[in-house]
Amino acid sequence: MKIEEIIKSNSPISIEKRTVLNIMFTQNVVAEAFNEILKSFDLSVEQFNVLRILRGQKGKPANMCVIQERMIAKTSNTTRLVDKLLLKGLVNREVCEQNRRKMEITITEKGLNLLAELDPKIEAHEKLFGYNLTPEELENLNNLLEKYRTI
Amino acid sequence: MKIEEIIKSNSPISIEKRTVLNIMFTQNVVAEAFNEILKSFDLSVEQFNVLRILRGQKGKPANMCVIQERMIAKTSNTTRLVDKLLLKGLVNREVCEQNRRKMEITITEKGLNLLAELDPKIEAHEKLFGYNLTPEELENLNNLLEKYRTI
DNA sequence: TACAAATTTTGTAATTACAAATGAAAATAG
DNA sequence: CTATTTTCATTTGTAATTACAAAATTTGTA
Repeated sequence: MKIEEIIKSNSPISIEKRTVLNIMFTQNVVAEAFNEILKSFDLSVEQFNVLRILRGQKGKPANMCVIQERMIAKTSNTTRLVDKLLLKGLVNREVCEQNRRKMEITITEKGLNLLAELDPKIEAHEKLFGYNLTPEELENLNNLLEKYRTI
Repeated sequence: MKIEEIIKSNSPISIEKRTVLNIMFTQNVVAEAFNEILKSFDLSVEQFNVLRILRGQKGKPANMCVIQERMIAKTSNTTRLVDKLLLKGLVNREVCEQNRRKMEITITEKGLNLLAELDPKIEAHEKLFGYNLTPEELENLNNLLEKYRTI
């Protein structure tokens, strides 16, 4: 469905405006499907992203700055996100001995197990959307997006 | 900058996962720039979108359902969004005489003036991002996004 | 009338935004 | 070399927003 139909616009829209709307709308569709999966695991998208970042550290602890800079949405309140994950026993948090300003966050066994359980569902979700596109088209889409946001 | 560098991933990412991340991240970049513009006008993106929807009605009032279905992010609380716009005098709200369950929302002169003032700034923002892409590439990006989200 | 559907509002808990505050380390001045 | 200032890293306060479900109101219908 074209973006014009979705927002039910009857006047013509410039290609630039159309692109912004398309990006916003598409992200929304993907994020909502994402949310749907995570909801049954009582995780928000941001909490899930933090867990993934921590798993990517492969045992090496991450401090708050590192987590923040790797998040997709930089605006989230990392402290309180980690608080929530702590309460659920999905991460550990301790003061860094070398620099006591920093926190060392690691993912727990429970956190890793949760991610392992989620992995196939997330992967299916990711593949579902690309389904109508050939690998070349997907590659093309990625390149265009990258180029698009580079100002 | 490639999405792998942004999230500082050292392990390979599937093209499907890469696409999801790219869409999420790009939307975030665009939305933040958007927000930056609207902030000085004391408007949130959603409030702005509601105003645009109302302007698109060309005088014809819109009820809450209509507004909701045309919004990019369907999840917002339309009642309270409109409340805020009412407080600022940017919209009018009255009960529909034909069906008293419905509300008739219209944009005020003040709302139209605000949009008129914003228009060139928003347009510049939209054009800024597409700048590195030819019109054909933009067209292509739109088509790919549309195809991508169609499941 | 009584019941179901449509439309909007409200309650309230969780999350986000943004600025200010805290605490620790590093740099600088006397 | 100690006191002071600046910078870094994180947390906290609080107001605004969002999420989600329940409630309220009006309409249509058996």
